[in-house]
This record gives sequence, structure tokens and C-alpha cells, in this order.
Amino acid sequence: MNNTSPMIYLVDDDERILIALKRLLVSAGYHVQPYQSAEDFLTMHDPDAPGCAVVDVDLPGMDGFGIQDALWSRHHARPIIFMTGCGDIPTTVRAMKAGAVDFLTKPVDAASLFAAIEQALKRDQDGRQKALQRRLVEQRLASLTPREREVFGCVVAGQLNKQIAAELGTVEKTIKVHRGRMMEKMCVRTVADLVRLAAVAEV
Amino acid sequence: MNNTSPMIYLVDDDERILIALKRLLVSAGYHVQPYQSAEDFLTMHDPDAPGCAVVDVDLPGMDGFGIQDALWSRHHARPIIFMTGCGDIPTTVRAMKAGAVDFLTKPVDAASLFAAIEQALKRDQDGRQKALQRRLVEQRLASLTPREREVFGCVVAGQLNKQIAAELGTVEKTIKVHRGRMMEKMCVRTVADLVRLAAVAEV
DNA sequence: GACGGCATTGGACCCAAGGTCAATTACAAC
DNA sequence: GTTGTAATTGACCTTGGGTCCAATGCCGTC
Repeated sequence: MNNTSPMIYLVDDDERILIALKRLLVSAGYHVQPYQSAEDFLTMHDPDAPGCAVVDVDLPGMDGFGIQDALWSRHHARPIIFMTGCGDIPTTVRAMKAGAVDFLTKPVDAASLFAAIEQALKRDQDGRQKALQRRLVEQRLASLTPREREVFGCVVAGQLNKQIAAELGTVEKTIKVHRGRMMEKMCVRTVADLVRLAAVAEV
Repeated sequence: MNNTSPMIYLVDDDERILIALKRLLVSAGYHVQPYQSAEDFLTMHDPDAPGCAVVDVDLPGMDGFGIQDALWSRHHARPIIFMTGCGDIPTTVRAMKAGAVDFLTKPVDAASLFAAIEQALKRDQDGRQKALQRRLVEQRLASLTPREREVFGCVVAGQLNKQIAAELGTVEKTIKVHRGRMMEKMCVRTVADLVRLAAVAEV
């Protein structure tokens, strides 16, 4: 699906640092997209492209946390690595609690940065994988008729056709038909597979 | 199971702080167990009692991370809240990455401490709940004969009895018997329930 | 050697799941 | 009014799942 190589989104208001870090990362083989402000990053980056963000928390205007919140509220789960020149412990804790991959102090140590980026890219990859599966299941669920949707829930709950019929106020034969069509639309052949699909969607 | 009220394990080498914090927590209605060293805590605390630990990272001898590692290697997932008088950002990041609930700076703010403790107790509760379920499932799995165990795997995978029979080199009738006994031992009546149990055990 | 647990199998039987063929009803859109 | 989709139901048949009773062979323990 997304086999484009991952992008590192660099956000720092200090142009010298931006240039230096970009050079470092490019020389290590990464694709880099630099931004001088949170606003630039948020409006210009492609949220569907794989990759991670390396962000200075102390930005003028919207700061690093603003980026984190903005991405979160848009359901963009892009992993973030923070950098700071003058951060304190409460700030660090807040960032990590909010899901930051790492919180690095300037001057940034190259080895730490690379390690954090690798971890962030892996997290991004995993997240994308899960989101993809989830979207697939939700797409299939959306193709169900209301009745089929109800039957889906009952089957996942382990109910027998006759029990489902009683619950939905109809007869077993009707349920069998709905159930058959539902299984086909969900692209599964066994109840075991269906339960696993349901688990992907719900959790 | 564990309806004893949760215990707060306090670990700090400074006796004055230990006393002050204990007083604060007791007055807030918590049960508190103070220790002056990591070693004392590790040898004397009850790992099966619900609760969380509030630990000074800068302990003489084994430090706070030592506690974290020791608990981890013993598979005791007790949530830890760290305190520090002179910590830095890398230390904070390390602690949070290792799963600390919070990382507080001394002097500890009461409101922050209470918030962290509530979060830690909730995490402990959730962890215990999951561990309990998991142990229950593993116990049931352990009661299966080797053959039943194999059939379990195939059923969860969604295979038909005849397919299972072919895979295990026997006939459908035999599988039916194993399958029936397996379902009874696992205390489930439907495949849907069985798949959910399997999910609890594997993840 | 007797005993118990385990794996295996056969036969009879019942219930559940799913498919075929056919038909009816309701509602919304064109 | 016609068309399409969704929901519904019936009779009939096949396959799959599950249970009861009964029996056999293997293996390790007492």
C-alpha cells in the first residue's frame, strides 16, 4: 500500500539546526522534509505518508505540544520525537505521557536520534498496519444491511440461529439467510475468523 | 479475589520525607508501607497485594531503576511513580519509556502525587484483572491432554473436524470426541467464546 | 499383573448450519 | 407505475457438530 520510503518531518524554528539535522539525516539515507514552524508542518505535511516527526518543543507560536494535540484531534497518529534546548522534567513527563517516542536534549546526540527515529518508524509502521486492517473491517461492516449488522453482533456473541431469531423477533430461516450473506460480505468462512475480525474492529 | 484496599509502597532513603509523605497519604485515606531502601522494599513487599510504588530514583545502593528492573525480571508488574530531587531529562525519559506512571520532582506537589497514584492504582487494577484472566485460561489449557491441545489450536484456527482429522492423521469421529472434551475443559460452549479465550492467552 | 489415564474408533442419533428454489411484503427512488 | 433493495418465509436436502454407549490398544504406576 504505502511502500514509499518513510519521511522524516523536521520542525525547528532555528534554521541552522534545521539544516544541520537535515544534512545528518539525509546522509544517513533518510528522506527529510524541514519546516520552520508548527503551522507550516501541519498545513503542508501529508498525513497519509509513512514516517515520523522530529519536533522542537520550544517553537514560537504553536509549540510542540500544539502539534501533538493537533495531530491527535485529527486522528493522525504520527509518532513524534521531541527535542528541547531548555526543557524541564514536568514538560518531559507530559510529552512522554502524551505518547512521544522520545524526548531529546539539544545538542542532539546523533546515535540517540537515529535510535529514536528507528523506533518511531517502527511504531508508525505498526500503527499504519493496524489502521489499515481496521479500516478494511469497518468498510466491510459498512456494506452490511442493518439486519445483517444485528445478526453479525449476535453471531460474534456466540448465539445460535434460533436464539438470534428470538432476539430479533423473527424465525430461524430468516436468520440463516442474513447470516449467510453477512459472512460472505465480511469475507470469512468460519465463526472463528469472524470473531477475530470483530476483535480488530472493536479494540 | 483481592478486595483488600490497595497499598502504597513508599521508598525513600530520607526518613523525613518518608514520614512526611506517609502522613500526607495516610491522611488522604491510603494504606502506606514505607521503606528506606530498594532492597528492603524488594524483600519485604507482597508482590501479590494490589497497589503501587512511589520511589525516589536517587537511592544509595540499588536505585529506582534497579527496583523497576527487579520487578520486571520477576514479572511483577507493579506500577511505579518516581520522585527525584536532582533528575535530568534523559533519566526522566528512560523511566517513562520503561513504563513509569509518572516522574515527579521534589518537593512533590500533593495534587500531582494524588493524581499519579490514582492513575497507578487504576493501572494496577487493570493489570491484575488481565493477569487473572490470563492465568485462568492458562490453567484450563494446562488441563488439556496433548491431543486435546492440538485440537484446540485447530478449532481456534477455524478448521473443520475433517480437516483437523486429516492434519492429525486420524478420523473425524476421534476429533469430535477430543473437541467435545476440550470445550468442556475450557469451560466454553461456542467457538466464538473459545476464540476469545485464545486471544486472552496469546496476546 | 492390575489399574487408570489417554488416544482411538464404531454406531446410532439429534440438532445446528447452510444452501436451493420459490415466493411475498414494504419502502424508497426514478 | 416500475424498479431495486431489504426483509421475510416455506419446504427440502446436505453437511457439520455434538452426545451417548461401547470397546480396544498403549503406557506408566503401584
